[in-house]
Amino acid sequence: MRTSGSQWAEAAPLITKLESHATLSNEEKLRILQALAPPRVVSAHTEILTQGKKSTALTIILSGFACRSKALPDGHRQITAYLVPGDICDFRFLSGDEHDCSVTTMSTADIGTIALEDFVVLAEHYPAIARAFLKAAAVDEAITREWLISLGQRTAVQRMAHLFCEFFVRLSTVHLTRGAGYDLPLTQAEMGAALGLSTVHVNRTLQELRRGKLISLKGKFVALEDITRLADTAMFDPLYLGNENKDWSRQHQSLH
Amino acid sequence: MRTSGSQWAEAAPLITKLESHATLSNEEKLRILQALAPPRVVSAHTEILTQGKKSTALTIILSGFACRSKALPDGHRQITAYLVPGDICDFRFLSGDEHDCSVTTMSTADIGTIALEDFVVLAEHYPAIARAFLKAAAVDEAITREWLISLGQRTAVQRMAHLFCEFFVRLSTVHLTRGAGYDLPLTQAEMGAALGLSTVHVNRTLQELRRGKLISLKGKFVALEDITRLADTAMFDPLYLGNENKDWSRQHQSLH
DNA sequence: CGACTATTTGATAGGACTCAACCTCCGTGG
DNA sequence: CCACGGAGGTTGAGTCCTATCAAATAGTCG
Repeated sequence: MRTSGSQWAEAAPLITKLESHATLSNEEKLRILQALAPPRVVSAHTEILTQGKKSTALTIILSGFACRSKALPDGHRQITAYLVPGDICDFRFLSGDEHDCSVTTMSTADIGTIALEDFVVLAEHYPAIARAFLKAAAVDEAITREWLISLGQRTAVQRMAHLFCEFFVRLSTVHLTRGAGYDLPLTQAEMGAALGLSTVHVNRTLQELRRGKLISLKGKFVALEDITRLADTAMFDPLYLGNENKDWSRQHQSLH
Repeated sequence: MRTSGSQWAEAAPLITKLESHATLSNEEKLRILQALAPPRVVSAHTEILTQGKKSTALTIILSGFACRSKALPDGHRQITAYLVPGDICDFRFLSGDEHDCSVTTMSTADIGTIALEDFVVLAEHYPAIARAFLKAAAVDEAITREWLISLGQRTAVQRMAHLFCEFFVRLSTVHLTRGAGYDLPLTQAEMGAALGLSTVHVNRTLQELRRGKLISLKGKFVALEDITRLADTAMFDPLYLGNENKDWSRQHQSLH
């Protein structure tokens, strides 16, 4: 049907991410790959999980970007999480509940799935795998809490700066950064829906960050021009991402 | 040391809450109670879990109110969750990570604990118990997401109204409502720290809700004067709390 | 090139914050 | 018994941040 080689390539972000949470043996990695159903490619703006429905499988973003969001009766919507390659769409499969949010792609994406029963077997036989997924869930929750802090306590500039720092750390664990920057296929409206800002104000906030020489934009590429100062204005502390490395901001400081 | 009778009484909210998530046999309930270490009483404003530390046990609020919060370098703090009787303080014990938030009591409280190893045994032997805790964790997460929506998309009045609706549903599952109201031992400053509002504005928002005859306050007792209209202005939908009952707002409508 | 989507700019209004003062309630202690 | 102090609640005035509305300017893709 398909070579295991090509599947390796597609599933790399998942494995990389899980390995950042727990050490996995070759056998464990292989088992995960075997449990993974053939990925499907979906285009941007596709709903891959629907609010109110249950999942019989665990859904994983293998490439591309997606978001969890919830629409309100007044027409507004709030994005409650961004999903990057390696991320699990919803941990609700564990409790068998309906999703309380929808998950939608924001770019072309490869979507992988692991059937629930396969996952249960996997988690029972390989504690390290279970641990890795549990940690992923814990980080997922911590991110949500940190967003809550952003919306509750940070100004527009701080929120935006914080988001850029967060993306930097998250994308760097799956090797999706280039130097001190990364490709971010989000529209300003999509950022606004996550940061609780109007599109207009997102635009002005971005300008302010550029004026302050904290970031620069070339198309979809975001370059963090001064990570230290960016993290400082955002009150960003990577600890909540499960990042052990205190020197995160120095990693790419020399590259420009 | 102590009679099992008195322990029953203290642990009632926990059992009641878990039973709202899954059906538990008498044996299962008994096992939970046996696993529960003798509760300790703490006074208000006591830190019962500390940011950056790990837990070796699962901590449960048996009576009183508490909150998860995180302080920022600039002095502000954000409350990321309110904990009411029956609530588990932190689900991070599952992954063995350090807490990313602190948990502090807001009133005198009874705190129960279950040692991690006891819990693991319990969850392995009694799937219903595991399921109940998993659902509790899922609801906990859903609440956080709903708060995110509040901070991102709702006005001060809507946030406040939403919070009052949420408390009503949460407290009613542990039988802590009286008619269409409940005791809420929070200061306005504490509400502000959760809703992302200044204390002054909390005060004015409360006045507006009272002027609109949506709620009334007698000391610490909050009376929901018009639940339907309150839920309407808040865009409140109890589904995310795992509440199956669509008629939640009618339950106490006749009582005044 | 045209249709669409995304970004940018300008002007105005309003929600929420800050600062500052005052009031009310309670528990303490002289 | 009353004076005192502190915590919490209330009010007022002024400011700032962010939303809204509207329109113009890029980009992009068939």
